[in-house]
Amino acid sequence: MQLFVAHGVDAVSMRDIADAAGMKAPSLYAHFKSREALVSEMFLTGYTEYGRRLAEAAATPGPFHDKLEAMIRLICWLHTDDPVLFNFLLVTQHGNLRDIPPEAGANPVEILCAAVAEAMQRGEIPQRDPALVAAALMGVMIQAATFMLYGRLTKGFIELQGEIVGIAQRIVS
Amino acid sequence: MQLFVAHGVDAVSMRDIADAAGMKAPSLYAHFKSREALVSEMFLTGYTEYGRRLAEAAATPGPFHDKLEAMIRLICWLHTDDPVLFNFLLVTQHGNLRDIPPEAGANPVEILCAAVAEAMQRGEIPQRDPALVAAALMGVMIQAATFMLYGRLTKGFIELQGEIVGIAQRIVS
DNA sequence: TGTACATCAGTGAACGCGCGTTCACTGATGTAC
DNA sequence: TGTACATCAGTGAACGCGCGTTCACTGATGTAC
Repeated sequence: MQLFVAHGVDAVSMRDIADAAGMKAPSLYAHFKSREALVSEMFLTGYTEYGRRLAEAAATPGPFHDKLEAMIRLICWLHTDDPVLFNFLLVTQHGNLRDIPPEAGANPVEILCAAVAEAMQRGEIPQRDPALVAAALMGVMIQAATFMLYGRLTKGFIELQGEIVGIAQRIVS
Repeated sequence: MQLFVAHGVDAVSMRDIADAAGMKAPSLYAHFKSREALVSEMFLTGYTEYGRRLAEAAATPGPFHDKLEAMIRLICWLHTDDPVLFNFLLVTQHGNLRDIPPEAGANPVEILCAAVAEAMQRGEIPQRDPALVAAALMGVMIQAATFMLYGRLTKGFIELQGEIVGIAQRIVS
C-alpha cells in the first residue's frame, strides 16, 4: 500500500511489490490470481472493513447528532491509526469504486447515506437531499485527508477532530 | 479526456488517444514531447483555467458571503458546462497534484484558502483553521461531483446549486 | 533414532505482448520566379 | 500560366523495454514407519 500511495497504483510493478514483500514476483501468484486481483482485494478488504466499523458507529444509540459525532470521530481515528490504508483507499478510489458490488452491507457511503436519510425521516434534522448532505459530510473528511496528504493541512485529524465535528453538525443543521 | 475519465489515465495508450483524435500515434509527438507531457499539459491547462476563473469569482465585491456564493455557483456552472473536463481533473488529481508548481497565482485550492483566511482576518466569519474550512468547502463540491460520477446523486449541480450554497454558508457560519 | 517420502512456499528463466517512442519517408499545400 | 522547390503535418514500420504471467524445479519442513 505504501508503494501504491507513494507512486500511484499503475506505476508499481509486480516485481516492485514482490521486492517490498521480500520475495520474487512469481511467488505473488501463490497468493493472488493476478495483479488486478491483488489490487482489488486490497481495496475491497480495507473498504468493507471501514464499512463494518462505520456501521457500528452509525448504530450508536441516541439522537442523530451522537451518531454523527461517533462516525466523524471514528473516521478521524481510522486515518490516524493507519494513514497508509486510508490514503491507499483515497488515492485508488476512482480505479476501484466502479467495480464495488452495490450490496449495501459494508459500503461506507451507503451507510452514511442511510443514516442521514433516516434522521431526516424521523425529523431529527432538516429535510434536504440526503445524498447531497451525505456527500458534503464525506467530502469534508476526504478533502481534509487530501489536504493532509499534500501537505496543505499540517494539523492531523486528532487535533482537528473537534472542529470537524462542529462543521459536520452545522452541515446537517 | 473522455477516454481518461472512462478507462482511467493509465489504461489509455498513445494509440488509443491517436485513434480518438483521428490520427496515428506518431503524429501526437508533433504536438507533445511525450505521453507524460500530454497528460500533464491537459491537466495543468484545465486546472489553471479553473484557478483563473475562481480568482475572478473570489474578487466579487462586497461581503464574504457574496464571494462564497459566486465561487460555489461558478463551480456548479463549470461542472455543468464541461463535465468531461471537470471529471478529468477529479479523476486524475492524485496523479498530477504532486507536480503542480506551488505558485499561488492560478491554483484553485490556494485561492479558496486565501479567500477564507482573509474573511477570517476581517472578522466576517468566525475564526477557525482556514485550511480546514477551505477543505470542507472544496470537499462538498468534489464529493458531490464524485457522487454524480458514480450515479449516487442523480440530480445535477444546476438543481442542487441553491442547497449547496446553503451548506457552504453553514460551514463558514 | 534413522530413512523414505509428501508437501508446499518460493524461485530462475523464459514467454509473448503491448507499450512509448524514433525515423525516414510521403504527399498535400504554399511560394518564387 | 507553368515549373521547381520549400514546408510541414502526418504515417508505416520498426525499435527496445519492462510488463504480467507461466512452469519446471528447489529445498526446507513435516510425517510415517
